[in-house]
Amino acid sequence: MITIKQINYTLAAAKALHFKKAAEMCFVSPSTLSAAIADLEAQLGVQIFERDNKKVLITPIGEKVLEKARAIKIQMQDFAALGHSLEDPMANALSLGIIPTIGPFLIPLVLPVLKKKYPRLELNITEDQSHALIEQLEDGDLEMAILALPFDIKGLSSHKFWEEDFYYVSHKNNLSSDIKEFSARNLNKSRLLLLDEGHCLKEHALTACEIGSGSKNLVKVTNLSTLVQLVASDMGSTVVPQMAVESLIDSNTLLRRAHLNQESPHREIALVTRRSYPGAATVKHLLDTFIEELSKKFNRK
Amino acid sequence: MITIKQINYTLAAAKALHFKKAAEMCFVSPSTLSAAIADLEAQLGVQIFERDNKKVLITPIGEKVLEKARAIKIQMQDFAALGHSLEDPMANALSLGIIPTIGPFLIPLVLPVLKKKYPRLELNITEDQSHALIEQLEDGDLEMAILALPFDIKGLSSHKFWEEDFYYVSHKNNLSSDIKEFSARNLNKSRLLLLDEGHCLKEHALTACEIGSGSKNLVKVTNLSTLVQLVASDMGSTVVPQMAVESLIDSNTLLRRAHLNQESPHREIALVTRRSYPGAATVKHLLDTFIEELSKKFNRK
DNA sequence: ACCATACGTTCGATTAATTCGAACATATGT
DNA sequence: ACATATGTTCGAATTAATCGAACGTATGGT
Repeated sequence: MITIKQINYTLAAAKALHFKKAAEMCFVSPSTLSAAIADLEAQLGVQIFERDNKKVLITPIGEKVLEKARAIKIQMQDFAALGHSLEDPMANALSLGIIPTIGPFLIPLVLPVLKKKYPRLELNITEDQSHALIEQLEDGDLEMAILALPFDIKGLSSHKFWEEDFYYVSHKNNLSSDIKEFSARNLNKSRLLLLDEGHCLKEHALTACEIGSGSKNLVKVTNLSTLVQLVASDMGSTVVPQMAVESLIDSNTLLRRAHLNQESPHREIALVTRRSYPGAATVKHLLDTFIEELSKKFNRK
Repeated sequence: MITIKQINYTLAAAKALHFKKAAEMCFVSPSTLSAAIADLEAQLGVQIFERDNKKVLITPIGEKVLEKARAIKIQMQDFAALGHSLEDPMANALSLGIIPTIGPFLIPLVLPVLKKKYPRLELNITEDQSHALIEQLEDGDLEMAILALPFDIKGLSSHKFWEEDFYYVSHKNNLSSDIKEFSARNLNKSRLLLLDEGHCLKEHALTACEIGSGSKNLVKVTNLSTLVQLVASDMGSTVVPQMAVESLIDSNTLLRRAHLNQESPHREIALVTRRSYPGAATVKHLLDTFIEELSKKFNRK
C-alpha cells in the first residue's frame, strides 16, 4: 500500500535533489527515506529518481509521478486543515425539525437573530408532528427538533429551554374581558375545539383542561390559526399556548382569552437530539439564542 | 499524521454504515477500524460519524470530510495506476542528443520508423557536439545521446550499435572513378579539409588518415554538407563517414569517393546514457530499431 | 421487566512494521 | 591512489498496528 509518508519523502527528495538533505528535512535517517522511496518506486513499477552516488536526477516518468504526488500532498494538507475550517459549530448545515404549534411563533422570532449572529449557519427547517420528527431524528434525517414536552421521546436527549402556560380562548360573547384567569372547571368541554390527532398540543390541552385523552374531536384541523378562526366564528372555544396568544388572539377583536389556571397549565419546549449527537456546542448556541429572544419577548429572565 | 489507511477505513464505514461490516470489507478487526477512525476524527477535530450502538450516522461535517476523503482515495488509486499507464517504456518523452555528423543521416532514416512503431514516444532531439552532449547528459538535461566513438565519455555508459568506415572524397579531376580503395599514404595532407574544432569527426578523420591531431584547419566549417561543397569546388579533399556518402557525395557528379583502406578506418556509433539511467528497455528498443534500419540500408546483418 | 442479542469501544498482549546506525559499494576530486 | 561524499543494504532495536477478549450500552423479544 502506498502511504502519504512515501509521497512526502519522495517530494522532499525531489525538492532537495539530495537524499541526505531530504532525509533531514523529513527528520528521518537517509536509509529510511531511501527505503521508502525505493518501495514506492517498486509499487509503482517505475523509477522516479535516477540516482548516481553524486547526482539525483528526476526521470521523465518521475516528473509525471511527482506531479500527481504534489497534487495528493496538497489535497492531504487541505484535508488536515478541514477540521479547522469546520471547527466553528455555527458555520455548517443544520437540519432542524419543529412542530406546527411552535414553529410559526418561534421561528419568526429567532430566525432573524440566528441569521445575523451566525451568518454561516445554514438552517434547514422541517415542520411536522412530534412523532414524525422523532422518527426523522432516529433515522438521521434530522439533527435536532424542537418539541413540546411531555412527550415520549424514546431514547433521545432533550434540552428544555422554555416553558409556557396555556390560555383559554373564546368568542367575546362568551368571555368577559375582565376575566384574566380561567379555571378548567368552568370549561364547557363539549364546545372545546382541538387540533387533529397527532398534534401534541391536543393532548397537552386535554391535560391542561383536566380531560382524559382519547376524546373525539368535533373538527379536523391541523392548523392552529384555522382553529382560532373557528373560535372567532363562535363555533366553540379552544386552548392555545402563550406564544400563540399575541399573533393569533390579541390581533383579533372578536376573541377573548384568559390564563388557564391549573395544576399543570404549561408545556415545556425542548431541543431534542439523538443521545449521540456530537454538536454540543451547536446546541448550546441555539439554546442561548432561543432563551434570550423568548425572554426579551415575554419579559422573563 | 493522517494516513491513507484511515481514509480507506473511514470511507468503508461510510459506505457500510456499519463498523463491523466495514471492518470485514477492509480485512481488519472492528477494533482496528474503530481506533483508526477515532484517531482520524481526533486529528481533524471533528466527528465524522455519530455512532449509537445500533446506528451509524454521518454528521453534516462528516459529509464534507467524506467528500474530500473520497477525492483523495480516487487520487491515490490514480496514483497507484500511474505506474501501469507509464510502464510502456516507449510511451514517454525522451530527450536524445546527436552529433551533427550522424544526425542528418541517421535521423531521417529512423525517425519515420520510430514514429510508426512507437506512436506515443515523444522524441526531443538535440544536435550538438559530443562534449556538449556529454555535459548535458551529466546534468540530466538529456536522457541519451548518439555519439561516435572513440571519445572520452567519462563515467557514462555506451551501447555500440553500428560501425562504419570512412570514404575519401575528392573532386572528379583528382580521383579516378576506377579507384575503389584509397590508402592514406596517397593522401595530399595539405589539401585535406576538415570540420572545425570540437567535431569528433575531425579527430576521427585525422586518425583514419594517420595524421597526428592538433593540425591546423585550412577552413572553419561546422557543417559536413558545406565541407563537401568546398570539395566540389576543388578546394581540397576530405573524409566522410559511410552514412554520408549517398546523400552528400553520390548525388553530386563533381565528386568522386573511394573507400579509405586503413588499419582503423572506422568509427563506432553508440547510444550513450548515464550509468544510472533506468530505461534499459527503452535503450533496447531504440538499439534494435537503429540496427534494423541501418542494416536494411547498408545491406548488412 | 427481564433476558438475549448486536454493536462499537477499550484494554492488554501479540504481531508486524518502521526506523536507525553501521557497514558497504560506488563515484568524485585531489 | 587516497580521502570524501553519497545512496543503499543489512540486522537490531524500537515503535506502531493489530487482534481477541471483556466491557458498556442500547435494542427487541418474551
